[in-house]
Amino acid sequence: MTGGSYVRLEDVARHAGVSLATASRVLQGSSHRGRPEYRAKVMASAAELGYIPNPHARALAANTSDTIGLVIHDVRDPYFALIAGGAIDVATARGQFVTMACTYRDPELEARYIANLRAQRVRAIILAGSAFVDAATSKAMTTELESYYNAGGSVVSITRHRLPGDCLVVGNRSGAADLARRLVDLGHTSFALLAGTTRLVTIRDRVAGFKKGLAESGIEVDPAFEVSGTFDHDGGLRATQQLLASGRLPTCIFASNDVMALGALTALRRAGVDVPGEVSVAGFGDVVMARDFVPTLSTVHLPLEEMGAHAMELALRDERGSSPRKVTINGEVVLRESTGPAASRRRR
Amino acid sequence: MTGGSYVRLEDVARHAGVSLATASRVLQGSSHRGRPEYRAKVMASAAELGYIPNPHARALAANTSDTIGLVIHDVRDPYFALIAGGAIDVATARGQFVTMACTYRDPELEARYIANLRAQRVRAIILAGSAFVDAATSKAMTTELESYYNAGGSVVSITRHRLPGDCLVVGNRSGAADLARRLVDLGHTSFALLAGTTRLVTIRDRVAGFKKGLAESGIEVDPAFEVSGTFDHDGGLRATQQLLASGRLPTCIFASNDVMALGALTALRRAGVDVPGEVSVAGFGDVVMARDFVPTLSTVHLPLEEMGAHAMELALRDERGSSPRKVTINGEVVLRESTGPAASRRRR
DNA sequence: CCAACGCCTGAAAGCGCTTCCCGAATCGTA
DNA sequence: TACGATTCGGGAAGCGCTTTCAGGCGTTGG
Repeated sequence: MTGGSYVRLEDVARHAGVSLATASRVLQGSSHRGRPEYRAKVMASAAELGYIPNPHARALAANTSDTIGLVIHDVRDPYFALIAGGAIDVATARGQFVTMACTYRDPELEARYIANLRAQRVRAIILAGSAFVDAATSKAMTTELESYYNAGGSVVSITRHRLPGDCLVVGNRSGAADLARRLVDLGHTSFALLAGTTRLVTIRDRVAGFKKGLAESGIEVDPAFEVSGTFDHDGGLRATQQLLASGRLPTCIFASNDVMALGALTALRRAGVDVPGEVSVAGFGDVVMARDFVPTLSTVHLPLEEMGAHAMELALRDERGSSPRKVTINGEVVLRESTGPAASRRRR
Repeated sequence: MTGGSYVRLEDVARHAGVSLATASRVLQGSSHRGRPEYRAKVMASAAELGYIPNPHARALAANTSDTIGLVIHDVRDPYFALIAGGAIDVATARGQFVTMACTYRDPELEARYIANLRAQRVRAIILAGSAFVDAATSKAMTTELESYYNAGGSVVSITRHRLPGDCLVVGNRSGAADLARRLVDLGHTSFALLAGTTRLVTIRDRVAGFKKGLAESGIEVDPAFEVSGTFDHDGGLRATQQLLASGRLPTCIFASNDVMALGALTALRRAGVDVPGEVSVAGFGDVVMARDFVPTLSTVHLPLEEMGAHAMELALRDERGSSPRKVTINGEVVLRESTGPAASRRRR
């Protein structure tokens, strides 16, 4: 980036026959209303010369920028890809830029990255991804974020309580409880739980909600049926194989996210267990593949893309909300092919 | 972003008892080697005060920035999510920022975005996503990119020929031809092609390569077996249903990408057609779900994440290559459960 | 022992934009 | 018509950093 000539504001001003200050005021649009003929002239000149302001100069002078920081767990994970997609689209439509990082839930990496975003004077920071149950882990990151927030920056977090700024929280507890009720209605009485890491608040909530839903009907989960594993396809697969190896199967398996549920489905299929004839399977999240798998997966639908878009809209509000708002997004149970009436025990 | 106090270079300099210029030179590291005691003092002061340079001031003065522009088709598409993931990780590791946009193959949006990236003086632009066969469509975008390139910026494109700068090109033709040969070896003689949009260079190449591979064994594709559809799961599903409705099935279906192949698998499963017993199915790309589906999908593996990482590395080379380099990435055929020996015609 | 030569350092001039401040112009009203 | 109240435009001072330009000092060679 050495050469290259750029049209500067000064060029526009001269071309329009006004001062630099006036040109600047006109182009920022905002509330300024100068002499209409000046406005017109400046706009015309800018268009004619193909003027694009130097964002760095602007940022330096005004101490703000037109970029938003997006910090997520991992783009490769469809859950976050959807959120990011929704957020990015809104930003692009509003002429804002998005700088994105994947932090893989590493609190230290998060902290460093946030510090950099602050130095960049980003307009807002959007943070997606559940925190660890152990709040102390993310102390450094929280501090960093607070100092950004206190300096006037907007913060919007998704699924992450206790952070400054606005927050979109997913009704994990209630969604899972709803799902449990629906499954109980189908006649299920014995359940397995594939929990993934219980260190994540999100997962803990889903599990707790599910248990609560069952408890309303007096159903408890056999501890032997609570299997944990990694939070991905493979985790679901292995956990289910473990279940299969134990020789005893529940009538229904709840995985704390869709990808794990898909893994469970695969394991069952390979073992020749009929779904939903013998065992029903349900997940949480409604990631794209849930609809495309065979059998299609019953799950709790989360409007991930809309959540990303909503987060970006909150982030871009002109004025930072006087009082931080907390929006709860409730999932909706969607029963598809992977669940069915409980097979009567005798018949097996 | 109003309040907030930041440590400036001046503070560091004063604290270290040197001039601003010296502090600047030390902190940029680079080749400068001043008096060692000064170096040490400055470094220590910077660390002690928690100095983070203002990237905008730096960008303004030096006319470069520490950010890379990443322009992709769509984050939600796992193919691009993987590329983006690989690229972002490399950038983060090197202390660079990534600003990302999804342009949905809209050439006009691409052009606008690239112009903005240029104005931002990004260090490099990485562009992923096949172009349309019709080159004229992306004229504006190409022009914009050229003017960026000529101004000294680095450009790395993935799967996109004829653009200035370096290019990672996927061996679509050869990969598809390899796949075809392997399928022929399995005894298949009648093939269906689910092509998706043939307006994309990538797809056109895959189809052409596949046909070439078949032709080597004197096999041609029955025109009735060339079905096109949208480039996604649903497209593969519908195309296959169309095939099923026609009453005649090939022994093998090749979909020009994995998601379509997964759609085909779903359609066949629903219709009760055994895979690979009656029909074999293969895709292209080896997106994560290909390995996790039931049956697991035979496909051409593309090292997408590595491609993203590689692209970023090219983009971050200190000096822009004197002559733009073109790296060809060859896919590797992976036969999994969705393909098998051709069922003998008689036996059906 | 002195001149010529390097290497460092610090002062200062921008990079392109925003915004404060003040004089000029405009408007309303008596 | 004239005067104060407003509004608007232009000059100029930065925003925080890089980099040029001299000048200072320590070396080396004659």
